[in-house]
Parts: sequence; structure tokens; C-alpha cells
Amino acid sequence: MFNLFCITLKLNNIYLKNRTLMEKVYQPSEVEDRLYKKWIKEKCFTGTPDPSKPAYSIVIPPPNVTGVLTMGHVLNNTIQDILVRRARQLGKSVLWLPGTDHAGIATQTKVEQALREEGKSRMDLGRDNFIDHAKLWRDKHGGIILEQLKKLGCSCDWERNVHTLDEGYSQAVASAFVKLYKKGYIYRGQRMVNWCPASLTALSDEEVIMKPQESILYKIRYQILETPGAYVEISTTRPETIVGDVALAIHPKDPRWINLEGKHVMRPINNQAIPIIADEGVDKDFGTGILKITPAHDRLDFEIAQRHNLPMLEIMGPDGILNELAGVDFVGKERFSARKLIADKLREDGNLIAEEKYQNNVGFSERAEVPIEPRLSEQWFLKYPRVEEAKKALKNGHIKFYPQRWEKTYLHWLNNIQDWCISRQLWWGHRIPVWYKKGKIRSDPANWHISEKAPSDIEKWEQDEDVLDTWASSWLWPLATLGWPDDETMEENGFDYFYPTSALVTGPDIIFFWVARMIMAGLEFKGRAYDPQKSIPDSEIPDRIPFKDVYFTGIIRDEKGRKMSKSLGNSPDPLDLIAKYGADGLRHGIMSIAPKGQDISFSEERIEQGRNFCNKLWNVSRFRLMAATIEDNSMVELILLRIQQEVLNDDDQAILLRLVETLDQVEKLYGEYEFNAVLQTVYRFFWNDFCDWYVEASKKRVLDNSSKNTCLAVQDVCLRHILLLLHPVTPFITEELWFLLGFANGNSIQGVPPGTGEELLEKFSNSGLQLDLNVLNEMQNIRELVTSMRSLKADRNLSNNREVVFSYFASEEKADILKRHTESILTTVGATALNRVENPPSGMPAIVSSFGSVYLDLSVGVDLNAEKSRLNKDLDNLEKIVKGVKAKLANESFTSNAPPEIIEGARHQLLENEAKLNETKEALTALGI
RNA sequence: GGACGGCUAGCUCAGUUGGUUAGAGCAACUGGUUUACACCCAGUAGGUCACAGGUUCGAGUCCUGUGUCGUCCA
Repeated sequence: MFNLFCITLKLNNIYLKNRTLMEKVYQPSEVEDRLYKKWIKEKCFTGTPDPSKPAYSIVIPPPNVTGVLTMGHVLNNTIQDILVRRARQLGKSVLWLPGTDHAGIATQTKVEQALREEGKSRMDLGRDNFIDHAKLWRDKHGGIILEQLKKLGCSCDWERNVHTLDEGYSQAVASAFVKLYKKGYIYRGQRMVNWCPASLTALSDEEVIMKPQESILYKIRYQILETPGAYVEISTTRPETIVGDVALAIHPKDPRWINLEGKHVMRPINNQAIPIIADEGVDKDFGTGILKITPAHDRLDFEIAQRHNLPMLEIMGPDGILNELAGVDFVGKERFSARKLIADKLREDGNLIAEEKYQNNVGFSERAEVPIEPRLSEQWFLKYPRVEEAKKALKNGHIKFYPQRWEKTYLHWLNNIQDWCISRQLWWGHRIPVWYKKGKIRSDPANWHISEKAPSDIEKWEQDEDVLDTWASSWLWPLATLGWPDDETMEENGFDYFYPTSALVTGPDIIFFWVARMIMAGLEFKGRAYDPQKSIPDSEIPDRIPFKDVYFTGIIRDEKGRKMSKSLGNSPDPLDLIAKYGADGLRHGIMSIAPKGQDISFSEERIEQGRNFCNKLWNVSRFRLMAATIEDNSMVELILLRIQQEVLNDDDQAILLRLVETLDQVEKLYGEYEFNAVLQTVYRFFWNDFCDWYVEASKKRVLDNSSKNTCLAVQDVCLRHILLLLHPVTPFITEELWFLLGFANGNSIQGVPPGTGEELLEKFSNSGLQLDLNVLNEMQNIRELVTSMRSLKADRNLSNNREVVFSYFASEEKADILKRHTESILTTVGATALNRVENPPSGMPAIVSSFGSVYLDLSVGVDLNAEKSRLNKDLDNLEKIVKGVKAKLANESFTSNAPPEIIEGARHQLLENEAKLNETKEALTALGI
């Protein structure tokens, strides 16, 4: 029995010992996985409406369900995680709502590609089978990215995860379509659209990327029928469309060609007489000023043809292959080979006058990366609702953009807005909720059934085959993820509490695709319905907008400045980086190089720095634990109780005052989304002030029982706040240390506010601690002195751990200050003595400081020439400064115009530098040269 | 063609209403195994702030123009 007791005790001791024995190098992987599991288990990320607290909500920009994590995601989601974690610390009730996007074209393309590898096409499967197949594929590959986000530490409410093809979401999409249709915003029409011959679908203008291309400009002659032997000349980059020509056009005010109007020319391919017309739309300055009109294959030509009642000759199929109307020679030819064939034929017939290299802009399909084809087709279009209100929401400051400059881009797009082609000839997506009477003409609205529900006599109807543009579902994201439009679901999800969301974090590349459209959707759908002709009252705008702040991140580029993309293969795998540097290291690294809205050039070295930072934090905590066991650190007030005012020295006061400053600066910077400045500020305080100075200076004091407790308590106060300030950026290590250093008392760091500088000062004074503000400036001078003294040693090749003796020559007043700081000076410089002398000693290397001259006592020989040249260099610099400031002060317009504090500063600067100048001269003399 | 952004140390970037001698990290170089950390410490060197004008007592900062790289729109 006794033995058993002993064994248990022993085991307990080992356990306790292991718990406080920290690894020499921080090992993130075990910590991160363990803590994430704990947080999930304790439901720390659950977003619950709590009327007693302010709400804070963010909806994730839904990544493509079948995508994988990229560096862009890392940046974007780290920022969101920082925001929500900070909000939790500040006592808000927080929801970060995650989800994924079905990504219509992108996913369908991938699935079809996989099918092709099996030798099948989607047509072989049929629509229903294909969709089942795609769903399986989605479920297999989908969600990988969500698991990756968890690895990164993202504190989303995973139980709320939404996918755009979920049933509820799909109903929201259908409902929005019906509502918009009923209000007259949606119409069906035969229009010129951007057609992607690879994906076989229409695209919106936003999905077309204009790229400059090296093309050939073909100059072609057409014979004028009314005057045999006479020709006109036109220029085109697309000769294959000649077979679809129905006219030539001139500008009505072009004197060169006005007499041609009404005459006819012979089309040089598939010979046929076509008229010459005059239209304002013709560009007089392009080529000869004569335009060939191919109405079915060009946007401008289509408009001109409509004005002149010209026939639409469609010569190309949806797949970009020429049809029988192109004539027997060209039917079945692909568009680019047809271009060559037709050019050859023209050349053969002598109708091709010239071929010139020509750079023009060609529209490419964003997804399929092939040139799009303007094509006449029947599609559904949306006339955007609430365009004016969307402008107003920004102009009146209800929505704020960070950085602000993106406002211009947003407003410019809204000012030039075009109707949105929302139908896509795909299967993967939200099927358009429109049914047509079987056997009747589809273009007649009398034969339409437009509703969220299929008609009851479904056998007499057939549903529109098309699906909606993915963005026409994701523009409802903030609404539908919170349950809109179903009242009961909205109530369940806390819609009224969490909407409008607090912030949106996204890239400026989707400002039109997504941001602007979400704003319009919010304005249109949130709250009561307004007649399209009636604008929404200003007072309602703040409740309807989907988010208040929009933070646009930069684009991550590689070392060569190229955008990181999967196709270039220049993006590292974030999971590899996490394995190598820890999620905290990655987060810290990426945030430290991400200035607000500026592009980021990625380099792995930065991530390494993030890891190093974590390791430093780990080790200084380890050092703290080695100095003494932790007492009750669960409240600042308890830590402060251990500080004795009479023991508190200038180092203590200075670091506490710097902490107060840092708290205020960081608070301000978080509010301005200046994350890299947050990190810079914390870095300076933590590394330069706390580790490099305070901890070093206190090493001896910790060994002295009279100062030990005070000194460690000051360290604890600093560490506690450093952890709190950093927690949003590096959640794992801060939580781990929060427990190890005894701040937790069983509770997570997550809900603890860092507090403001003012609050901390109040706690100091409540604990009877007085801090002298003058100490900060004085410590700055002391640290500069220490740097000079170290430099003096280093110049003599004395390693910083070699202890030496210094003496100084200074006024009574300065000497008093130096005496107060002797201990930390000796510790930090590595010296055994700092003695005041009555006269400047000769033959010793010296430095001149704001406290007077300091001499290094050397038993070893002094290189007099080296000393002399060093001091002369200082002298030159000082003379330059003194001369400059003197000139400034002698300038009457300066002394009469500049503010008093600037003049005072200049006078002070002059005095100080003159004193240094004199002392440097004396030091030179003292060297005896 | 229009709009916006960048150009500051070898590299990546700070520099917030114009105001004392322009800062940091990395890299380089020198020295260092002092009871935290070599993922570290100390020190050194390195910049005519893209260029040209202008405003001002004073410009990296404001204005005009130019160059250059990038993004978006047409």
C-alpha cells in the first residue's frame, strides 16, 4: 500500500516536471493539432446570438469546393481569423460562417475532363447521371480545402458550413430569380453574348479577359458591282467571317466614300452581291474606313444590322466549327483553320491585297482560356437592381473600403453597368426555375411558368435546360447563408443579429464579380420589397447592406513578381509550409509582409522569420519558467501585488511604460486593418525592448532575492499582454503559453481582452504603483550609450562577454543619472566597473555620448591610428550637423515661421552636438597625437 | 486610349496632417557555446528617397511633368 502510494507520487512528480520542462525549440505541430481539437470540442467557434453583447460576423469568401489551399487563401483567411479572434477577445459575440462554392464552369470542366479520360462524355451519361457523377466527384474532392483551413487555425463555426448547392441555398437562388423576374429585372432575349466554344456556354462580360494578341490584319478587296473593275478595300483580323458578311458599311459623314452608299459589292468568298450602307457606328479612322458587316458574329455589326434590317447569317456552330451556310468549301472546318483556308482562297483569287502584323485585343474565356466568340443566342439577362443605392451606400460611408482607392473602381463599374447574362449552358449549377409549355413557342412569355415550384401538371411542361451563372448564386451569400428568405431558418440562424456582417475580406479582382453584386443583392432583398421605380430610403440602406467594411487584400506574387497560380506552379503548398514552420509561423510570416492592399512578393524567408518569432516567444517564456515557478498569474491585479514600488527601478518603469504605449498603438492599428504595422509594433516591444534589453538587464536582479519578485512580476505583466496582443495572429502558441505561464487558471486566452494603455495605467495606480514618464527618454539615452560602449569594445575586437573597465568624465548632473543606471549598464555592456574620473584620461579610446565622454580602460595596446580615424570621422559628421543647424537658426525666416517646438528642438540639437564636438576634440587630444 | 498603384540600403518593406541626424528585417562582414533562444546575441558597413521642375524658412512626404513596372477598364 505504502509502496503503491510512493509510485503514484513519483509518477505525479515526473508528470509535473514534464509539464514545466519546455522543449528547447518550439515544436508547433503537436501543440497546434491538440489545441485545435480542444477548441472544437469546447465549441469555442460557435456563433450564437447574444443580445447582451455586440455582434461581430464575417462570411467567408466561399472557395471552390474542389479547390485546394493556395497562398492567397492563406492570406485571406488568416486576416479573417485575426479579425474574428480579436473580436472574441473584445467580448463580442462572433460568427465566422464558412462554406464552399460549386464553381459551375470550373467544376464541370474538371468532371468532364475526368470523364474524357475514361473515354466518355457528359452526353453519354445524360443530364441526371452526369449530375450524380459530379456530386460524387464533389464529395470526394470537396471539402479538402476546409480541412486545410482548419490546419491553418481558422476559427469558423464549422457546424454552419454552407455549400451553394445545398437545398436551402438553392431555394434562395430560385426565390431570388422569381422575385427579380416578377419585378421586371429579369428578361429573356436574343442577344449578342460572349460565347465560349470550349465550354459551350454563354459568359458574362466580367468573365471575358482581354489580352493583347499578335494578329494579322488582312486587307481584302471587294469588287463594286455598279462600276466594274473598281474595288473597295477593307481590313479585318477575322477573314473567316467573310462568309457571314451581309453588307459593307461606311460612315455617313465620310466624304471619301459617301458616293458608295446604296451601291453593291461582290462578296469575294461564296460570291454574292451585298449592299453598301452608311451608319454612324463605323470608325472612319480604322483601315480604309469601310467596315464589313457580319451581324451574327460581332457585337457592333449586330447593332448596325439591326438598324438596317439586315439578315443575320449564322455561319458558325456553338463549338466554333463552320456550318453549311459557310459554303461547301468550309463547312466542318474549325474557326482558326477556316481563317487560314479562306485567306488562302482570297490570295489565290487575287483579292488579298496585303497581310500585316497587327496587335489587337482579343477576349478570352476566363476559365477555358480560349478566344471567345461573339454569338447570337437566346439567354436570360438581369438588369441590375439598386444600382443607385449601391453607389450611395459607399458614398455615404455606410460601406467602407480598405484601402479606400478601390471606391473609384467600384463606382466606375456601377456607372457603366451593363445587363448581366445570367444563363449558362451547363448542367452543374442551379437550374433556372422556368418551365415552358411543351410544343409551344418558347420566346412567348405566355408559355412560361416561372416559380420556385414546378407546375403541378408537370407532364405538359419542360424546364429550361440552362443553369444560372455561379455568381448569380454567390451574390446572395451573406443573405442565404444566414437563412434568407425563409423566416424560420433566418430566426434559427440569427439573421437579424448577425446581418449586416461586420467585414468582408477579399481580393480586388472580384470587386465586380462578387462585392458589388452582393451589395446590390443585399439592398434589393433584405427587408421589405420596393417597387423598382422607387428608390430605397437612405435611412434603410445601413440595415440592408451585406457588410460594413470591405478589406481588399493584395495579390501574392513570386520572387519574379509573377502572380502565384496553379498553372505556373510557382505557389508553394501551404500545408508544406505549415509542416515546416507551423501554422503560427506561416500566419505571422505572411501577415508581416502584407501591407494594406499592396501586392505581396512572397519569399519563404519571411515565413522562416515567423517561425523564429514564435521560437523566441517560446524561449523567453521558458526562461521565465526556469527563473522561478509561476505564482497565481490569473489576473493582472494579482501580478501587480508582487511588485514593490521601492524596488521598481528605471528599467522596470521604462518597460511598463513602453507596454502601455504598445497597447495603445496596437489597438489603433488593429482598428485601421494595419496588420503588418501591428506586428512591427509588437515585434519592437517584444524583441528589442523586452528581450534584448529588459530581460538582459534583469538577469542579475533575478538572482538577487530583494529584487527577484518585482522583476519577475514585471516580466509576467509584459508577457501576459504580449500574448494577448499576438493571440489573433498566432493563436496556438499564445494559447499554449497562456496556460504554461499560469495566466489561464483553466480558461482559454480567447475571451480575454488585451485592454488599453489607459486601463493598464489605472491598474498600476490602483495597486499603488507610480511610474515616472521621464524615464522613457532617459532610458533611450542610456541604451544609446550602451550601444556606443559595446561598439567601443567590438572595435577593439573584445567579444561582448569579455568584461572590461570603463571610466567617464561628466558633469555632476549627468553623473547622477549614470550612477542610477550603472547596474544595467554593466550587465548589458559586459563590464566590471564604470568609474567617474576628475580629468579626461589620456591614451584611451573614447566615445562621446549625451552623458559626457566614456573611456575604455585597456591593458592591451591601443591602435592609436585606428582610434584617431574613427574619432575624426565622428568629428566630420558632428561638424556637418552643427554647421547645418547653425545656418538654420541664423535664417530669420526659419525662426519667424517655424513653430516654437521645432526651433527649440533645433537649439537643443545645436547645444548637444556642440558639446559632443568639443568632447570629441578633447578625446582626440587625449589620445596624445 | 483612360483610371489606379509601386519605384526609399544588395533584397523585402516602414516612414500617418511637410519639421531635429530617413528606419526595420533579411542578406553581407567582424566577434561571440555568458544558467532562454545559433530559429540566438553583440557590433560594422550599406541610401544624391526613379528622374526633372515647382511651392515652402524647410520636401522621401505637397503640386506639375517624364520614365519604368504592375493592375483594372475601354
